[in-house]
Amino acid sequence: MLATSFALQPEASAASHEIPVSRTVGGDSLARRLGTGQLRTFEAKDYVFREGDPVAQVYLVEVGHICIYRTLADGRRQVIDFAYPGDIVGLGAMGEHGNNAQATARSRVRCVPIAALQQAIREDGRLGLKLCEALSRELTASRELLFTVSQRTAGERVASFLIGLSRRNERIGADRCEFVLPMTRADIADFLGLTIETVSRTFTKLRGDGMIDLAQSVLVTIVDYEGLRALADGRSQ
Amino acid sequence: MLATSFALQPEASAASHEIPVSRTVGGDSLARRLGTGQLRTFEAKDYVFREGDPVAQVYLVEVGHICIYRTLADGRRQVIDFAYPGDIVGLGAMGEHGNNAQATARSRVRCVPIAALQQAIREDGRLGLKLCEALSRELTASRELLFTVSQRTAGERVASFLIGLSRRNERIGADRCEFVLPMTRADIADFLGLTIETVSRTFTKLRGDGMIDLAQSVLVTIVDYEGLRALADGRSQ
DNA sequence: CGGCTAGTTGACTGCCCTCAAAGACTGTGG
DNA sequence: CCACAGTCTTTGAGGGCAGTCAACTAGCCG
Repeated sequence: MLATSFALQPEASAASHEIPVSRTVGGDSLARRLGTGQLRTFEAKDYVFREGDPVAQVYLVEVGHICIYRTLADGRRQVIDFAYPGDIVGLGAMGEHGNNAQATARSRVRCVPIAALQQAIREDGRLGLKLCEALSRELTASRELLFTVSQRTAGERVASFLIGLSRRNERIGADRCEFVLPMTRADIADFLGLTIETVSRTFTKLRGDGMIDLAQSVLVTIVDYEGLRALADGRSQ
Repeated sequence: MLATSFALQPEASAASHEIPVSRTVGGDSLARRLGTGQLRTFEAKDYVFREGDPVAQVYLVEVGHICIYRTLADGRRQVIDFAYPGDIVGLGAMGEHGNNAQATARSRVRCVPIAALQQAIREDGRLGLKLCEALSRELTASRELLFTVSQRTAGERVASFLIGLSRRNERIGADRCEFVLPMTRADIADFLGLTIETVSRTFTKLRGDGMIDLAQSVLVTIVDYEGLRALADGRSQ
């Protein structure tokens, strides 16, 4: 099952931010290396690491969801990524962490000492190449999000967020049209550069437009997948 | 002189987007490897590569400035980065380029076949590690820009852009308070997620507030460095 | 029930975008 | 040297999208 998530594929489309942090690290050697790490459990709202912490380990999510974010002095917050099972967290930092990683639900995580990883890379160049590719994918995702936040309207941002979640579900064999949001409106807002009110209003509007249904506030059903995708890609209207 | 730019340091502050694409690749081995590449010259507006081009080489900028950007179908554009001498362009892609790289002025660039680079990484794990670190820095820069675009006002964005340019100049030993902008207002606007009108108005306002001076539209003099930095960091008012 | 957190909805404001026009700078040709 | 075109930049007027502030609703748990 890890192998599925560890496939090496270039990213698909513009509109879906592939959501993880250092997702989808390719290669068996790396999988083996990470699979032997120490297992830890985090409750919801527990920090995996915080800004300023020294970088000591990388983390492979096995169960749950981790929210990666940065904060400014005045309280403004930017969610950089959501990490899902199969994703690796904590790669893109050196020295000390510049981000916070906080579980949004009870999560199980494998911890790999960074020193061991670096040593492994020095010994096996192929491993380093795999990591480079993983980082490249992460960079692509980050730029995709930049594009979304910078250029798109609220409706397009939320649509693109939902399509991204849908794609991820599809990939792991879950329902692509009905899923539970593992994060709060505040997390979504800070991810998309909006306010919680605007996110809420946008969900309401998407429901009114027949794009989605919301039986509960966390339970999303995509009714008009193509319409939502068109909106996400800016092909709407 | 390459060595200077190739130093390995964690990034300094939040507000300055360190501007390059795969900037500051650390390590002599990598410098040596790249220094042997074929030399090419690009005129202003020439493309180094375009979206969809197969990834064949990475490029070390020796002279000039390269603008990295993506475009959407409807013409919206996101400038991802500006590459300056010492920066490496084209690393964060696999298979085919997802970005355009276009010279904003006459530029001289060293070209290194990607296959050679990959082979070198497989043979020397340390080289892979250096590249990972370079990609990590690029990721940090990308997230910094995301933060800026997502959370900051127009004034803060432009201030943070100027502080970033100033820091870069300082690092290469140039004047940190007076410099020529090597890109157009349109490039700046698409970098910061604004319109050219807003960028222009913001420059005018910064001049009116005594933060900067503009003898010509491309010649920036930072008058109140601390004030500009406070604005960039959101510590203003 | 009361307290707490999360989410929704409404009224109003404001920042930035849009549209439009004029000014500044560059290069070309007469 | 000036005229002219083309590009880039500045400035103005007005409108819209999303933010702010505020009230209300819905769950959840003690």
